[in-house]
Amino acid sequence: MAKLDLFRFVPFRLNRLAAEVSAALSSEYQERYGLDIPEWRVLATLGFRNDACSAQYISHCTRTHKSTISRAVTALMRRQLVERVENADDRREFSLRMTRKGRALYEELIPRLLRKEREIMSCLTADERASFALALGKIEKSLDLVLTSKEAGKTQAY
Amino acid sequence: MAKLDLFRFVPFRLNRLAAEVSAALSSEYQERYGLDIPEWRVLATLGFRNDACSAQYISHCTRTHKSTISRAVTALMRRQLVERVENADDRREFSLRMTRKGRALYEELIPRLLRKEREIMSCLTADERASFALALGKIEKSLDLVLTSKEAGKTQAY
DNA sequence: CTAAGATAGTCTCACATGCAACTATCTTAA
DNA sequence: TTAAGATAGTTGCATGTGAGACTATCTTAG
Repeated sequence: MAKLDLFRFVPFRLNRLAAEVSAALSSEYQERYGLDIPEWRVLATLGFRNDACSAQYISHCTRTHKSTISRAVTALMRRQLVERVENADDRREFSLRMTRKGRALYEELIPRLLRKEREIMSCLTADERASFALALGKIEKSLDLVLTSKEAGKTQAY
Repeated sequence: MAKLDLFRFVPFRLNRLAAEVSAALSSEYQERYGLDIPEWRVLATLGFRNDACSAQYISHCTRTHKSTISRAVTALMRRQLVERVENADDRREFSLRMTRKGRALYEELIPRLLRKEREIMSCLTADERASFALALGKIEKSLDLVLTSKEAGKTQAY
């Protein structure tokens, strides 16, 4: 008789854990700064690359649907956290960058989020954290969630 | 200047990974059997406990909102995969159990899902899988995602 | 016994998000 | 040069889901 213990079933555990961790973080970006996850992903991408980049690029490397990114960008522009300029080379796309105000919010938010992450991971030893990160990386890779160097090269051209 | 690499940020990675793993599994329960995630969770809970149990119990131990479970149960009853009887002791609640048809579907589905899980985790060595599971457990515990023995005891009374 | 509060389950509402159609633009091949 | 196809981004639509009100029932305190 086949049986499956939901609590030992990795897909279920990942789902639940991801939801819970998101909820724990949302107090930071949601309640405090009025950002939702897609908006936060846009800022995070723009902040990490100092360079401007296209919505397409953000959509691609965060694996978030382009319509979702589009709406997030609209909201961020309305709040003047992000601005965009038409790309002269290709007038279909826009170069996105944070405004001074957006950058200020970003600088304030990042340490809070990193602290939260540290809190959540503090139940693991340094070794355990390292193995955990390694395992995540391997699974991501096997699921093709990692940008290949070719893609990274291509996207750097944006 | 604060900076955060999204690709090293565990909350982001968990979100993305959970979404991807869910998508990989959905080909099994969704396309093949027309089940969505909440429906699958109901079946999984009923199947693991041989006993009947209440919707409340399923909601609680899968951490899924009761309205979501309610809808899932309605759908499963319509397909005659699950049946329920009013609980004589407490007429607010119902005892849920799988029908013969539901059990048959369950028996067919489980091995497929377990195989998928093995596939996904096959990129890790046995040791890595064990550490990964251990780490998940610790994080779950620190986030209070584990049923306490008291809760387990209480819920076993259902 | 009764009233107040707790609980199980359903239902309505609001909202987030994926899909797919659409516009505008770019690219490529004839 | 032009037509066909690809691509960037936006928008309307459908759907899934959480919040919270609501009904019915149970529990507990007075």
